[in-house]
Amino acid sequence: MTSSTVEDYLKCIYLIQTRSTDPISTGLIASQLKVAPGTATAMMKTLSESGLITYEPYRGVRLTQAGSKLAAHVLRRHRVIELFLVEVMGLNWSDVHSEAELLEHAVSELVLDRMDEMLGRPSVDPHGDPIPSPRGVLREKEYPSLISCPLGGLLKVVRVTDQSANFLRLLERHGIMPGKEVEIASREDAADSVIVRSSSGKALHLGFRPAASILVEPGE
Amino acid sequence: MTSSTVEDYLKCIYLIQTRSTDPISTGLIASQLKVAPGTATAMMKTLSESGLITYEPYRGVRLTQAGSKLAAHVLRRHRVIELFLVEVMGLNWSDVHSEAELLEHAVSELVLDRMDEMLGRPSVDPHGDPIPSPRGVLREKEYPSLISCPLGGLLKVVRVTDQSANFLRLLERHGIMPGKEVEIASREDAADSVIVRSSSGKALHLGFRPAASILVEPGE
DNA sequence: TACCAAATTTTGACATGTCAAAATATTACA
DNA sequence: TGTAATATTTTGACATGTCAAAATTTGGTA
Ligand SMILES: [Mn+2]
Ligand SMILES: [Mn+2]
Ligand SMILES: [Mn+2]
Ligand SMILES: [Mn+2]
Repeated sequence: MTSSTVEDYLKCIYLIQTRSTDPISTGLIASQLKVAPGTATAMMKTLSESGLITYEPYRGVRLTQAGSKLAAHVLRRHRVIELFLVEVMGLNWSDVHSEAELLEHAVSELVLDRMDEMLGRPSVDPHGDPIPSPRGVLREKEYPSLISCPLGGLLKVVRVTDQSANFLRLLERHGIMPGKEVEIASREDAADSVIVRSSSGKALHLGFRPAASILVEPGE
Repeated sequence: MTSSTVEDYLKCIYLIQTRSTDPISTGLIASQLKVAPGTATAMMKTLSESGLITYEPYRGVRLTQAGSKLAAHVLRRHRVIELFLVEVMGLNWSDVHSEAELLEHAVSELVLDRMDEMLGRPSVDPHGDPIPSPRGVLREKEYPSLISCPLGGLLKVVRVTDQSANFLRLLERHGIMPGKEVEIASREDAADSVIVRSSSGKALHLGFRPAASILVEPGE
């Protein structure tokens, strides 16, 4: 029914909509999906005619109920698959995103439910990203990041929002992953620098951009 | 690189080629893949230009080395995935064919190898179909079927070539699956009838067509 | 308020797969 | 050996996604 292309557009819009409620520009969608601006515009017309988004030319788009539900299901598949690849198949958390990007369009509801069951109905994926419920509800918790959390004391890593494979591998080498504990050794605005100490003992030097993508739970 | 459409065409040709060596008509390919005759002809030109088949108009096609290798890999993926779905995910053998038909185009070499490893490098899929090696070699064993095997004595089911879901479910209800033992209670050419007794005790009445799709190993 | 730079949409083109129906080739048989 | 039934190919059309480049709109600035 809905092509994998349409699914990717919907998922993209959904993810952007997660972070703010104003209408989303076609240009942003185009850059996220790495297509030409005109390509995104053309697709917005298609989605609009299918009742999956509302589209006001030059103003932007919003998902409808129907579009939102569909997108949430695609995202659910994506994240369950990622976790399955890590937990059951033993893949590295840095590799699963690109695998899931394809598999999310090929896995049936039956297979997805079996994965979900084998994983014990999990609520977050290997990166700490929340998994939409089978009914399509996404519960985004608010967490501080390494640049917004209070200094001093142990922090539990709960989520890493920068999914680039190289970055994830770097973090893994330093033992920085959801569930692990870290401590901020120093943080200096002017120097755009955060130094994190992980339980591995090693200190990791990060700029503010990457540091902001590591979300933590302040010490219990 | 190669689209899932091309992969399905190659796999189709490959499967037909395992049963006879003469050139394969575009009409047969079209009917197998449920596309219009002209559609298959158009694709034959594409495949031919890509060097994946040799094509003589009105005569038929043959896979080249390159095409054969590609097709064997698609078939390998298909069969490993089927077995994974049955053994690891707990799906029924009647459901996995259609699932694998999609997944075979979405699973990476990395994930496939993990599946293969978890399954202990298997040589046959849930239907007893042989799995091509990682290098693309397919070893088809010759087995007699319920209409060609000798009468009397126990027979071990080794393969079921009719993959229709309803038929497979019927067989399962009667305990007829690869690895199980059966016995031919009666076989009558003129009546187009084979009566099989399985270890479940129940007798199953089959016509010659379905009976021919059940391959067996004569009692040791 | 008029203009300009940036963003967006439109246009024209192309690639891939598909079909229905017309044209053509093959083959069986009369 | 000629013809007719059958299979195959060709033709013209369409659906989906994509791009480059031209045209248009928007919103800020002079
Ligand atoms: Mn995707
Ligand atoms: Mn993730
Ligand atoms: Mn397929
Ligand atoms: Mn099979």
